[in-house]
Amino acid sequence: MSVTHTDVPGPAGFQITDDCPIRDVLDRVGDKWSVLIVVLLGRRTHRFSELHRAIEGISQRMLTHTLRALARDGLVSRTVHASVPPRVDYELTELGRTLLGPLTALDEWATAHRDDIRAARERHDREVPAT
Amino acid sequence: MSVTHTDVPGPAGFQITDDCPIRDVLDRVGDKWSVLIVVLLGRRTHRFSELHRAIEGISQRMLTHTLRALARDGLVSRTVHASVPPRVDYELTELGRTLLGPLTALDEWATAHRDDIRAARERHDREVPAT
DNA sequence: CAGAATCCGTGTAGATACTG
DNA sequence: CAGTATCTACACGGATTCTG
Repeated sequence: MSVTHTDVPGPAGFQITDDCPIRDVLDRVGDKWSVLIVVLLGRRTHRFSELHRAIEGISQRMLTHTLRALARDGLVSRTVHASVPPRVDYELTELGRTLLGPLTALDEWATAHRDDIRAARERHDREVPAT
Repeated sequence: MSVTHTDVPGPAGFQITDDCPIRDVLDRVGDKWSVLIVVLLGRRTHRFSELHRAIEGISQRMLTHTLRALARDGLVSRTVHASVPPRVDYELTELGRTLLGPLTALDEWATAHRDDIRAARERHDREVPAT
């Protein structure tokens, strides 16, 4: 387990600090839209309007914001074509592509266990109807 | 790629829907504290106060809330010992333990690439100082 | 000890309108 | 087409106080 921790005296023996790597990555792609964009761009390059159409429910504002954040972190590259009408292509960088593996693992877990979670939730809600 | 999508006519060829599995799991553990708790419980069973001490910065309220949510989804089990003073143990369920794999993969990616991201971010901010 | 209840600030994100 | 600007809301989460 490589989660950042510091050995300290006491019964627990260690403590998780604020800047642990896994929280880092979740702060980055744990938001509502980032992973969807990364997964889409993992298939092929998309232009702005294509992403907008492909991702159901995203607003123009959030698409712009999320793409900017991903570009800032070096996961996505943004290419402006000087044409009329304008055209901007987004694609995964080398770094962005390396993220596909871990995301796929998480995706497969989610697909495999979503029914288990649903079942657990229903069972729980049956036992504790309303606090 | 197993992300949920529906084939539709049009240039994109498909569309990501709201209830795709990977968004499901991120809605669950993508919050500020869930993964930290899962990782800690992956090491061993903890009681409430141990978690509170081990996770720097978490409030009692959020620890309770997050544990309840994890228990509801069947990832964590909650065992109340009828003693004075009261004692409650939390541990990963079978289902919860299966999540450790994907989380570790993400953690390793984060550890391996956090410097790349930092570098990309600094480069970007140097090129675009303040919009 | 392990919480429940309350109050409240803030960031995330949606809707809408406008622009190069 | 690919954005920006503004305005707003609601949920997330922190601080504090109280209890079985």
